[in-house]
Amino acid sequence: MSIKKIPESTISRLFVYLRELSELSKLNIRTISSSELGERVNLNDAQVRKDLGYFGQFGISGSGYDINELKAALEKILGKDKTWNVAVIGAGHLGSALITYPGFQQHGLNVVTAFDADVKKIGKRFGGITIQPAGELPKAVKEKKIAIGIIAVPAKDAQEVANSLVKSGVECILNFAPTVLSVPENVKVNNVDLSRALETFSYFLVNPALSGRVNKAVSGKK
Amino acid sequence: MSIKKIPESTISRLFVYLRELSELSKLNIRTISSSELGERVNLNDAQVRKDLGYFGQFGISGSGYDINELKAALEKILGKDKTWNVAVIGAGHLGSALITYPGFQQHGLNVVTAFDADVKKIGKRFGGITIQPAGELPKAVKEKKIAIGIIAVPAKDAQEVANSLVKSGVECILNFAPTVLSVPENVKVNNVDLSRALETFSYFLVNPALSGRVNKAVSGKK
DNA sequence: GTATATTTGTGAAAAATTGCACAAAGTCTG
DNA sequence: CAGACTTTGTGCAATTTTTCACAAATATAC
Repeated sequence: MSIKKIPESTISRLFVYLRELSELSKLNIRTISSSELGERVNLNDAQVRKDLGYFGQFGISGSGYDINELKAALEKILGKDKTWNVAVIGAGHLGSALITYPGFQQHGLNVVTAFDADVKKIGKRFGGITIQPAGELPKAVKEKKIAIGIIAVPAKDAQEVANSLVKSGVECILNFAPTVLSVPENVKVNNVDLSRALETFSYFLVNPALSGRVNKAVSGKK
Repeated sequence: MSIKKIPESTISRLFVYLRELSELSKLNIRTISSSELGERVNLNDAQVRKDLGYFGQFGISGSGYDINELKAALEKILGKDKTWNVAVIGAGHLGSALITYPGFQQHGLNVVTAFDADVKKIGKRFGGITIQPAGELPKAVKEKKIAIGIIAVPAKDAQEVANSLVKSGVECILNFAPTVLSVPENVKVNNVDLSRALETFSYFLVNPALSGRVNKAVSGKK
């Protein structure tokens, strides 16, 4: 294990491998080679090996990787064996949908608290979570050990919320507001623009001639 | 305009630029330089110019880019000068959030109708849209020229909804249900798993020391 | 109108990422 | 147990993407 930089795309692919390994594990398959795994997720075999190589040596020459072993290793690397507390800020339509979104639980993410600046929203309940006044955020982050903040407020308020989260010590922000947040270097922001998912519909369908000029997506991701 | 390949990341950034230009336009600012624009979206100025350079020459030496002109050019390139009619199926928390999600409008996507199978939901209104009975879907698709269907129903009902959309002639489906849809080849499906966006966080949270080894994310991407 | 400032567009350099290819390690067959 | 396969891990090459840096173009100040 060298001290080389790890591409973020490698991390994305690790999640893809993990998902595939989980499937394989259910089917009671014991081992898999990098080329078989690569084929299943549309990637080069060398890519698979190189990605894993950033984190150690998991394979056996001549026979490949033990599926359950590799799965466990990836879960550890990716933090899938842990759970995290999440706060949702903004209890409008989107925010309240996120509070009760069942998918988070499956990924070890527990929404433990939610906030809104609007007095009319405070006290409302969504699936066991009661909306708190926005001013309570810093205290709650510390008391409830919030690791991730989800911003679901209008774009114009997003930066202010981000500042508050950062000041309270949150280092991971998922931003649903369609705006660019500026945060310190140590804070990681993921932007989700729900309309982004529809963008490919408009760009690629409207410009079929140009789409041939666009480099294909590489990993399972975006 | 050369014949060079266009990185997919460039396309993503174009959407980011466009969003920023729309903001600037609202503020009645007339021109912007690549470095100013870059600063606003956390990118190198050369990156901005090179991205635009794939599609033509839009700037004026010494003064920069005319915001409205560049905005119009990007809208054309990205197919944003066209609009699409959208139907939302499922009027639960997520569905009702999507019906009123302001981001869609900005991307030329008009939610013109919404459906639910639950009799109790029918007739409810969300931002000007009245929930229709699911049975009305085929008729509405034709009458309202629906191009895109958004599935926001529980996973177990998603396939049935997809079948109905396809049968009605919809060729683009955005699926928020955490399940894999099977559809004919000519139908384009985009899956959105909201928890996917949170996945990379678990890695950073569990490996704070390693995070310095990971290359920074580039754009609003991924 | 000349000199000084900006700012674009773009080759070329640098950096990052992916793919090749092969030695080394392990497996399998008879 | 020898020889033929298989498959890993990784240095290195190829490709892709980003950044630098500078000539050319335009703007501004006086």
